[in-house]
Amino acid sequence: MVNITLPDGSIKSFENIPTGLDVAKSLSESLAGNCVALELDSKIVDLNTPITQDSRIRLITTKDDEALKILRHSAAHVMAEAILHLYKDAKLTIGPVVEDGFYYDIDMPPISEDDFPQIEAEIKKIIQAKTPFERRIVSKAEAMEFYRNEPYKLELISELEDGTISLYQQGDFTDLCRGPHLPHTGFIKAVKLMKVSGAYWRADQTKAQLQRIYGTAFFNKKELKQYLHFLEEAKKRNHRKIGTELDLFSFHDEAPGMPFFHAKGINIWNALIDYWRVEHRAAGYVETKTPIMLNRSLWERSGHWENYRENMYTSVIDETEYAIKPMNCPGGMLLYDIKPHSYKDLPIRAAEIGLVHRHELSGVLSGLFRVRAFHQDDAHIFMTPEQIEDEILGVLQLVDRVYSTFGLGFHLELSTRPEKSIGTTKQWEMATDGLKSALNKYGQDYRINEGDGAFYGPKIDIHIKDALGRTWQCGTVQLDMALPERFNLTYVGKDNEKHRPIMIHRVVYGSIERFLGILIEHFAGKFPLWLAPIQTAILPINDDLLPYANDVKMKLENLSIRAEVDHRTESLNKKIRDAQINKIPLILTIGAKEKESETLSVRTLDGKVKFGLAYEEFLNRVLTHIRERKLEPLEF
RNA sequence: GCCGGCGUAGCUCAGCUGGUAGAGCAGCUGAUUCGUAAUCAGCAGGUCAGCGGUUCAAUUCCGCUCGCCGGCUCCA
Repeated sequence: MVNITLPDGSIKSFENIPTGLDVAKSLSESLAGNCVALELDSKIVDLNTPITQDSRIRLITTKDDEALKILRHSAAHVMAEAILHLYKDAKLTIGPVVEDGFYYDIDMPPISEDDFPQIEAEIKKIIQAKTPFERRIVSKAEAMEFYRNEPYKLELISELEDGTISLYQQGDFTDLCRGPHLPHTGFIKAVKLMKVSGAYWRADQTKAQLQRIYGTAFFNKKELKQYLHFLEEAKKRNHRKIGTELDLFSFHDEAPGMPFFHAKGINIWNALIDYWRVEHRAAGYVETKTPIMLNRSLWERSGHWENYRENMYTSVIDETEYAIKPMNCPGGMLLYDIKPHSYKDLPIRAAEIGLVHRHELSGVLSGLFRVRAFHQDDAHIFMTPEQIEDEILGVLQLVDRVYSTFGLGFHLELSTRPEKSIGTTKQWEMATDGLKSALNKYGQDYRINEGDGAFYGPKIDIHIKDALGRTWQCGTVQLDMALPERFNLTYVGKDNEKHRPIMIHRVVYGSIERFLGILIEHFAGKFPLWLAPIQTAILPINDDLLPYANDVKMKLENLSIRAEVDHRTESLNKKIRDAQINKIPLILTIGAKEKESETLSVRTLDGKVKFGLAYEEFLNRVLTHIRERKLEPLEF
């Protein structure tokens, strides 16, 4: 007799030892058809696992979050089987589930996406056969024998403990795997191979180059379709594409990875910086600026010469070695040290929009997201130990204000002491506790990444979530216990003794270039009025009205409203179309009526038109909307 | 840096198995002077990323270099 407790607390009894599937069937046949796995005493296992003693279980159906991972893991096995059918000499390595699907790293000759249809056809055959996944536990010796011709599997097995090794078989294919898996391959209703790339065995460049084949899978075709649609949408919003279309920035072979901003791009840039200054002034920051090139001795002192050298651009001037700064902090240390400080000076919040250069590997460059030259909206806060909590809290609140202005949600992650680190246990405790208590006071949930901190101190990373639900790490608050030490920074305390200040580095936008790229994708190029590169398009109905249109433009520009006259000899319809395509939030058409009555006709991006608007009203509303940095479109 | 893919006019893209390039949009010129998402006609625009090789002949085949894209790795 086995008693099974279900999540709702009800208990079901079975005469013989049941499997998860038996339990499901006893509840309802249709439920059984949708079950993929079983949570048995808080461990997820195969649905056909025998339940040998009284237990608490939860049936996992295709609707549960865990199910998708199981599905994709099984799909990885199916793909591997299909590939082995087609490429006899392929050697399998590992095939995990990733965020949007799965991949399998396989040692085989390079293939391209052109080979996908063939593999997908083979996958389809396997799925249609509805082959069951069967688990079997083997001894280490048996596993070694089974995989005697599979070097990668052997290496994996050698690292496993005897007694914990399981194999999963579907049809003629067997893979070393912890599981769990679907009951049978037929659950995979939609699978698609996405891309292929190279990857090294164990991510080690000295080891074999493998083919990493990415795929994704869903329980139904509709979800796959939705996912593909999401990818399409993301592609449409690609900031590189929109950046070219809207004439915001460009890249040139003469400076790979270093963006050139066009006039319209700089309009957005300046709006971002203006806003940043407003918020930082209000939060008690001062703004500073340090040089771009500093000599070697400084970088030796900061530790960058030793630890960061390969990413730094260097040059010899007057027989002295210089480096272009990859970070602003060492310069910031010098600024702190220009004079002795009292505890009464602290906290000092010194911000700097610093242009840094990092020689990133050529293969990682990617639009504005990953560049070699970028601006950090950096700040160094120097404080006493007692001030840690308040200062961190202050940064979090500032971050909150700034991100909400863009309609960006965010979540927080705390990274603690890594294995390789400097400082004493006591220092780390104090620092980490300071961050934790600030986080608790702030009140939003946060994740902890144990051991993920910098070697010089713990940190809080802020991950924003854009309109498509994608997350990006932008802001970060890092406590630094190394630099104040290396630069021997001090302040004089109440006790008239010298003390070491606590220092944090923090950024809100992170990289302004990258943040701008994220905003372009977040808004799909349709910026809120205050950010729009051109805020108003002025379209004269005919050429005779061009001088008047220019007068209107001057009037707006004098009030710092960014305006552009479409002076082309084109039809009004054409000008309107182009203004709409360029996502200009306010489109003013200028005809004889407007000129005579001194009114405006405003078309907004939703296609609505308001005629005969008084200048006063238009200007008041526009200026207010801009000043308040409203997110929603202005309507008339 | 490594693996794979790619590089044709300002942009988007044609150009079959080698016979020295074409379209749409944008630009310019002319006509049209227009009331809310593309007026018409014409013109101009390319050392086919660069260098080298094979060939009677290379945008096309091969090699190298540079750059871009997707990954690996790294990171803001």
